[in-house]
Amino acid sequence: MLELAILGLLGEQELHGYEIRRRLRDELGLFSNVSFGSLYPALSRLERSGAVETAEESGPGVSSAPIPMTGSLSGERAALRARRATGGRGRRARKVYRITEEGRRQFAQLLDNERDAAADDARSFGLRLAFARYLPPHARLRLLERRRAQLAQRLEDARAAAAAAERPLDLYARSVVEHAAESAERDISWLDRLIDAERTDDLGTPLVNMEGHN
Amino acid sequence: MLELAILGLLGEQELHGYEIRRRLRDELGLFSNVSFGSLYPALSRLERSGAVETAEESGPGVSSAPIPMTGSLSGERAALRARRATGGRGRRARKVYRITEEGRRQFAQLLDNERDAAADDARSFGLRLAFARYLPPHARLRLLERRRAQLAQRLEDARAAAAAAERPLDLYARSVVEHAAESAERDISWLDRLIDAERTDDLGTPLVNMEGHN
DNA sequence: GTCATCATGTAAGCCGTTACATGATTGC
DNA sequence: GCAATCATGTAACGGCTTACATGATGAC
Repeated sequence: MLELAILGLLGEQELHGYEIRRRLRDELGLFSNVSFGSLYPALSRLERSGAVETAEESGPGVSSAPIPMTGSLSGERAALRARRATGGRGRRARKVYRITEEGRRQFAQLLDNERDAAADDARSFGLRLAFARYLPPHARLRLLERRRAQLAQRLEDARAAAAAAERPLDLYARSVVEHAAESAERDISWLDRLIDAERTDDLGTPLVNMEGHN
Repeated sequence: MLELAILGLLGEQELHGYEIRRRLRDELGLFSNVSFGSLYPALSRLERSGAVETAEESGPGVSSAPIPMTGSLSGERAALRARRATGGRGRRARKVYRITEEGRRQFAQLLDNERDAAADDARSFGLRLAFARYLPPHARLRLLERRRAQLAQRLEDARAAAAAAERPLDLYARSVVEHAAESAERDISWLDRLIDAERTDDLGTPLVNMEGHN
């Protein structure tokens, strides 16, 4: 899931780890606070699997200033050089990640993976919907409808359970349960609006904009 | 967290594992689908730590029919005996769990634990609120107000981030973000109602009903 | 006969967290 | 001189999931 989110962000532009975290938190609200302890290892895995490439802080337009590797540098020297790479002053050198074609393939696969997408999980759904523009229209619709069905099912089950309960819940538990039910109802009508929009859109613009590269 | 939920349910009545799962899922909607792979080990841990005691399927009124342990029984025989314990017919023998005084102590501690309760997590909050009747009024208020502050903060941050963004999100991402913001707003006003009720209640009935045993 | 439900458990693994380690720059 | 922010990483651990193992009963 984290890897899906990372690849999704990198699909639009290259970013360094720290910034990926910021966007996930501030802009998308997904993964409200991914820890570095999971983010950096995830980036390493993606690099190892060929989904992303790194460049050592490529300033805009100066992406290919080759820094000759003179063999074994001591840690101190490497750090110094890295510091220089940022432009001479400021922060520690960033490692900028760029998605590869292989990465886009992996992303598409993760995004539309039946297994994961079927998970009855708000976070997974939110993440997938946030990147739904990369999904072909039918998959998008499927995503929305599946989520709707899950919520409707849960609502129905909750009502059946409440009706069958031998004794009622106390004030607080009831408040939690009822609020959850109301939220689910609102989510369902939100989904209905999205599904509607999806369907009318489909008629107007068949199979357009399936590539989301900027 | 699971242990908190289990102890909360057992605080009202004794239950067996399968039933605990059912209630969590159907009645409270919390832990939408706890797996047995985490439920049963949790129950074992609680038993080891003295928070719960087990009784082998005590039918109503026939709780103390002692089954003499004749030493080493083969698996088959043990199973047969276990089957008998249910009343002669029907399902496999249940292991009924009952909370102990030590368990109530642990529960109170878990429920009001600063560290865990501060977690900015909807599930944790929902769980705690569902069992808020076991909390002293001031702790209850603190729980509600902390959650309110967290949501308000997140909303504010999201707005600031949206305003500062260099380029706007696409249709789908925007939909996710906006829906999340609306949900947060509704959650906040729900919390406001609860906080209000808490405050007016406090004036009317000071320090009543702090024990929730049925 | 075989599927769903009730009932309990173990083993392996995933996905994340916290805590630790390091280090520069900017602002108070 | 100290805290906050930017920036990257490792190590240990936690908590939950899936898959596996077992077995009875009742309904179709």
